[in-house]
Amino acid sequence: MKQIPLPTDAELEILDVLWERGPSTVRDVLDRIRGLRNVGYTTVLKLLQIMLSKGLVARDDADRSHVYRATLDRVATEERLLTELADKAFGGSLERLALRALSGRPVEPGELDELRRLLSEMETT
Amino acid sequence: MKQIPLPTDAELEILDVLWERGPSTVRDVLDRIRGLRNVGYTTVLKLLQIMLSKGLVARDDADRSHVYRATLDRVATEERLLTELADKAFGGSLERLALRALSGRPVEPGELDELRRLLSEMETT
DNA sequence: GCGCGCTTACGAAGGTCATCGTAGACTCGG
DNA sequence: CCGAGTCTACGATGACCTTCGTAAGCGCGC
Repeated sequence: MKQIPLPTDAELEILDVLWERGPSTVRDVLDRIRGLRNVGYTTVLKLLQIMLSKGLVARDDADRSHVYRATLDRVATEERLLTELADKAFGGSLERLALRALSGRPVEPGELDELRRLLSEMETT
Repeated sequence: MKQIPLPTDAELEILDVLWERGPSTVRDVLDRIRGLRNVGYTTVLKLLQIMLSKGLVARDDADRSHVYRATLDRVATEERLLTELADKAFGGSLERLALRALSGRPVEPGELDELRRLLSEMETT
């Protein structure tokens, strides 16, 4: 019964703000996004309204400036996006996807440690 | 000057057939895809024509049934798709993307070996 | 008390995508 | 020779996405 659709690109950009800032008004979101690219106030407003109708965000309209918050978990959404891409381009294999993401490419030392930690965890399972 | 756009979903499905089968006619591609879902002949034809105009495929029209082949490298395309997703949802970090793809999820033993091999390579660099 | 600025709601435009219908040309078997 | 089947080309459709313009309401400050 969940069936909240995956966010589109513009929706993801907004969700990112909500995940970082927490509950925000249209103005809050706009100010953040304006730091990256130019977009109109009503564009953000409209997107948030659409996202509300899709269930991607919830709204507190007690105040005149409505406050929106993400209803989706960031990590879970990232996983769904990865699963979608794995299905479309990697025969459904998240492992093959991960290997392609890492192969032939410099990796930060910290990330390397994290990978090792993950590997150890997997081995002990 | 390359600037060949990323394939869309339907285009990727077709590219997958071309990568697997090698140069193929519309009929060839259709027969493959029909194994998975129902789609009309002209749909595949139209898509291949669009892909031709985008430079995603090349065409040999010596015979009456034109033969299409992929112009993109599979691995390079996979990398571009991953980079795109990393930009949209992982702050541009392929490492964070890879970690999310692997975390909290069973991994095939073979894949585990491959990961270890990758890790060793990275350490020696 | 009134106007300016901020807000919401909504429609619409313009683009991309996937899909299919139709038309016209070719080919091959009978 | 001709008709059925196959092929290409192309237009059109409907869905979805992003963007913005416009209208209307509200409230604060002068």
